[in-house]
Amino acid sequence: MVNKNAPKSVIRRLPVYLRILDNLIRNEVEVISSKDLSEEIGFTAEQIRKDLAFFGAFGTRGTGYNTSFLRDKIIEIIGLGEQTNIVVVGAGHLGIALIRYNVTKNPYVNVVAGFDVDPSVIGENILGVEVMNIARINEIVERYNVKVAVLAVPAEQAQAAVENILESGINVIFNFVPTKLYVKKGVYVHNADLSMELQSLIYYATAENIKDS
Amino acid sequence: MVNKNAPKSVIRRLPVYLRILDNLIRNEVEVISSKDLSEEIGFTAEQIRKDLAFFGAFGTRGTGYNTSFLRDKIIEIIGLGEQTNIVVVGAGHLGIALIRYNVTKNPYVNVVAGFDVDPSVIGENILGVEVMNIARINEIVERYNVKVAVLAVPAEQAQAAVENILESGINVIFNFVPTKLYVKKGVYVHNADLSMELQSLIYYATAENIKDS
DNA sequence: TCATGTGAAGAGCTTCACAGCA
DNA sequence: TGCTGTGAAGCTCTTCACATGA
Repeated sequence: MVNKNAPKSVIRRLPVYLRILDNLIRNEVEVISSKDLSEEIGFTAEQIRKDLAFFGAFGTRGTGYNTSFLRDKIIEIIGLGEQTNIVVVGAGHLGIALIRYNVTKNPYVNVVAGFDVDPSVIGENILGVEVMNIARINEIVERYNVKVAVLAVPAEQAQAAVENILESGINVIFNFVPTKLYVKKGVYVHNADLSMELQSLIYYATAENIKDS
Repeated sequence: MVNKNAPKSVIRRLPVYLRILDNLIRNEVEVISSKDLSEEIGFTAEQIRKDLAFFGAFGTRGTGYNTSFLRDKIIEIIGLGEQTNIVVVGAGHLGIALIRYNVTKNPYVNVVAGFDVDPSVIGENILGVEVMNIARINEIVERYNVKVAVLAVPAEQAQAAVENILESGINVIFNFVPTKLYVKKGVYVHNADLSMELQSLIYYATAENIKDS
């Protein structure tokens, strides 16, 4: 088991390295230095080395990093080893877009089902992903060993959906609903509040001191 | 003109305060202490006070903060004073979901148009927002004084779309495309890479040290 | 020789503890 | 008295500078 006490900031950057490495491997680049990676990504070379060094010594001095080896290490660290199964709760416009997005753009996760309470969308099929009645979440979570749920229901239904999700055994939620979710201890909620992100972005639209994210 | 050199972390939290204040005002709460706000939000009371104090002394010692006054101050600081006009570039599933999301869930921004290059979606109307040919972006940006674009096109078209956006005079981009965008200096890009966020979240699905976001 | 890996310094943000004021 | 506003301490993350090793 890998070390799970890494700084959050490092964990956020690992998928960035993963994507670049996938590209490099596709282009048959076998070795890359932290300096060259730095130019591809925009982080400093020191930061890249420090991030990777946190988990072990994956490079070769004088040479750089073997792209395939490093990719495999990062996959192992994040825990993407066997493709990860997720569910999307809420099959409205945003939920459907998120299902499509992950099916087409995210090679490391597998959406096994969508859930909703609205009979008019239950039974729909989105790129091979079936929208089911939320009542079936326990069955699906158990069958596919699902650990993560994406939440995209209307705000009024969010807390009820959370109860269903937690009861199924899932304890990591990627929340797109602009509401505070109440969860028991040990549950990890990551909020992607798009309205609030956009609002804080607007601050920079009139700022003088603009710099890259 | 308000101070624009505030820490990024503070700017990210301002919209959180704004939402809670809107709720409180709706419930006719006129005054609230940092301690009570802390319980609503989850940040510490000290942090809330420090965040607000960065921009001025908005509270009353011994009493707390006047909700309406504080809301107005935050609106002014972020720059949401007159409703902010934005455009959404890319009217695929995600783009359409983002238009709907902002129209229905974001009281402080106004989506004035969607843009695309695909004739089959040009002319569509999404909750009152028309999808136009990207060629019209300059005209719309000028007419509505647009400062921010949300980008949700296919990856292959991202850089071309960025050129159109920048030429129109917009210099803040909220990017949902999983690609590095090349922009000139002075342009602010905020990346919302949902695949990567989900991947880093998966790390926590097998971690022992789970705590709130 | 060249690029990694790493202690040390630095920067940025948060928490603490309390002075200041209604 | 009670809650804000704030210097100081503490913590986390980043940058620097260089020793280490292929």
